Amino acid sequence: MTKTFFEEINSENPTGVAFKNVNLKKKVLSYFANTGNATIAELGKELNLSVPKITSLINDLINDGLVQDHGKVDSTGGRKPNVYGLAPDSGFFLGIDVKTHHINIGLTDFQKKLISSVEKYPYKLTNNQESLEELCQIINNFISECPIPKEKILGIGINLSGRINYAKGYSYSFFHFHEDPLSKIIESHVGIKVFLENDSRAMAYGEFCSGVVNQEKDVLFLNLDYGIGMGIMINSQLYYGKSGYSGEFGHIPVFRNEIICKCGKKGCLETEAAGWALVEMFKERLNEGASTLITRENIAPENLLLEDIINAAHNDDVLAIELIAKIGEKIGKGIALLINIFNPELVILGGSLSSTEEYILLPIKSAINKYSLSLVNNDTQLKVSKLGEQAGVIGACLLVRNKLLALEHI
Amino acid sequence: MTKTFFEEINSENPTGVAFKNVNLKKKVLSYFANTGNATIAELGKELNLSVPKITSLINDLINDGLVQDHGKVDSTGGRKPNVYGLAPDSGFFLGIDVKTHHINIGLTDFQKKLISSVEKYPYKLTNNQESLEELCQIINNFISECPIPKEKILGIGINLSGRINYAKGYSYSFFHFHEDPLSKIIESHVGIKVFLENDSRAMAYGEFCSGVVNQEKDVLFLNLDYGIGMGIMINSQLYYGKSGYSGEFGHIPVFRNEIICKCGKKGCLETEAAGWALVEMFKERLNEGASTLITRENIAPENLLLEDIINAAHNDDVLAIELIAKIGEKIGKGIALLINIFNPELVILGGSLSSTEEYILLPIKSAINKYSLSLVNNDTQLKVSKLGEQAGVIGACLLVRNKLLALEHI
DNA sequence: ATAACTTATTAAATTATTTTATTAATGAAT
DNA sequence: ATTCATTAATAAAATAATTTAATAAGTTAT
Repeated sequence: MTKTFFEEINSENPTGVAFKNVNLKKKVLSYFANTGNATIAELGKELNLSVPKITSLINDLINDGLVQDHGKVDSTGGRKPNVYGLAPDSGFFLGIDVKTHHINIGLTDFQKKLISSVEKYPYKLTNNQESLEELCQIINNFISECPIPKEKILGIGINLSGRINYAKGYSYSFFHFHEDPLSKIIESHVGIKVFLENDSRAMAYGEFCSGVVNQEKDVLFLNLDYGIGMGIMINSQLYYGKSGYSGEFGHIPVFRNEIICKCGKKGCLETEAAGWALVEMFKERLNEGASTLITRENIAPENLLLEDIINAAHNDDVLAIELIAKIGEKIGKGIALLINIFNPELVILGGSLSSTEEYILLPIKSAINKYSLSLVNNDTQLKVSKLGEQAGVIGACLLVRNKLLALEHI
Repeated sequence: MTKTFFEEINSENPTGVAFKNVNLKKKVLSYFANTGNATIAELGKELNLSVPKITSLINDLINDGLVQDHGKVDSTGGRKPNVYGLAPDSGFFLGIDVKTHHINIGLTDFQKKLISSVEKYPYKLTNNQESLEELCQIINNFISECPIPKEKILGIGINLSGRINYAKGYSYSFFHFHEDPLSKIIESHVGIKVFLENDSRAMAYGEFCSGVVNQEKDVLFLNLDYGIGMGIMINSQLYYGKSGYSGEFGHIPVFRNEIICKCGKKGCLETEAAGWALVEMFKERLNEGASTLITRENIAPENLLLEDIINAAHNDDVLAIELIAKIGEKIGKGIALLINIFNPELVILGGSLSSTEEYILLPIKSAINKYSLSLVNNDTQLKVSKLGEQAGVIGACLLVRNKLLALEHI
């Protein structure tokens, strides 16, 4: 009896040929996952395999239900080829993006199409057991209300800020009060396999796979929110570092100030250039009696949210725009530093603050010109995230797909 | 007639099987290059190929003169296996490491063994035509005096500081006064294929392949000299960035000072934390009448070299040690920043300043603890370069070998 | 010494893959 | 409408690789 793909990738002692076939199938799936659909000829060229070989791999994958024949497609003349691609409904993935004051949830099919999603579901991320249980509750509710039967959901990806050990499923910044890894704990509450990921990294991956990235291979994604996170893509792969703590851009020491950062250190970039700092600066100005749209809306300074400031800026509030430009300049100096180190092809501005577009983009651009070597920064494009609020959810789903298909390191 | 390996890697339209065989041979060579010698069984396990297949690949490579049978070796019992490895004298590589005040030259065989070398050959790197011609002259002299016939030298690797476009052979910081790439110009003077590389990157690669690196895959190498350069190894591959300008660590903007850096910007790390800065600080102290070993040696402040200060420190000169600790603290803060961004497994201190060992290592370590997240910096080892002055030469040779065998991206 | 065991090498058989040839499908030109 | 040019898919043949088996070579234990 022949094994299915899933049996094959989990089998202990594969014989030489079987092992190679599994790898070839992974490559085929990976090509579909990254590029969408493809003809047999295209796959043959890409993977350096003959047409009959590709045909047999594809047929196996069709029998396993992972791949579908999507029918004929136009050609440059001559007989039309069949195109094949991932079978959209062979499985679904749930992505949960946990933010400071809300949660985004989304469900994608096998072809990374967002089937159903909830944006900005109210949730206050607090580091205690109740908050964790509330999170599980929200997930369970979403699953029970979603149009897809639970057993078709193959995995759940959860994004949290801070230090995450992706491989082991531990979170060190939130919910670290059990001996078991957090992923296992949520798994036992929900009944579906759970993978944790750092929020910025998941957003970077989402943006990389279906956002603003075209051919660029060395890409930095900045998550500008209350904190400043970064996802690093090198040679089209997410970069983790030794334990998955890479990209702690918000905590690089660049200022000589006395502000104690959330991380416990002084002088972190976040202390003056992130959403926290923006809110603090804004509050100070409010207390000094500055006039702004915020006062008209009767928001008490102690309840001021980053979102309020962003909304004010969208409505041309002068103070909001001024202060955003101020942190933009500091973020830009930080990006200049990254450009000197990475010589990246593309830097993406994401996170809630990136929705202010030109207000934050222009000061960043001028700071980059001021502080980085021109020969180097000429190489680097600067773009604003295309997926916006959805980047995290989509990235989470795609990472689960990769993990389950074992496509990580192709 | 069957083709040799070199004919095969350069052939235009390889048929499927031939193409795969070339790739397999590259993998075999790459394994030998990285790991040294190997038995057929080891290679089979590593590359997932059968014994007869490996045997035939090895036999082809032996026929091409690239691989040698090195005879029997001990086993855990049973018949002793033959080990195979790169044929040491099938070709030689010349590495030239151009420093500010001297040149290091070395010749390695195919097995990365240094056959002959000259350290600290006097040469003043100046950005003019005469300096370039002098460089070519020195290379030609070395070749004519070296024990290996010129035609056996398959390629030359030259390390220069500053921006290098490795792929195209352009140097932008030095000798950029012709339209043709610098590599072509030197090639025409010497008559052997020339590859340029950024000095810090070549040193990093040397250290990575035959220095202090064991299993670590994400490694940062710092070249602490007059300037501060960095070579980045990610997943055991040199990281270049879009055009090969990555690693400009010396020019990240971190200070609020008015010192104009060599690069034209203000506030670069180099302006206060590199050899240039150390020399300036030392001169200042000398002019203030400080007593130090340097004054005893009758070195005029205007002729003071970084080397003099390093020598003084080796001889326990208090001022030298004090000032080295001062820049060490600043370098350490920079490294803390890198650790937050990269979460590397290993940071290597190289370059001339690293020879001061503890004098620079201790302030760096304490700054790292002070300025980086402890969860992250716990992952990172800090080591001093093992190859020292030879890192650049060995790295240059190894990179030429990779380039010629097309092993770059295996 | 010899048996038992481990490992390498070689050879033969089997299986897999690629090549080549053939047939099918399609659009454009005659 | 039929033929031609082009490309795709399939089938058959040829080649290549792996697996299995057999043999040879070296170790260790009895």
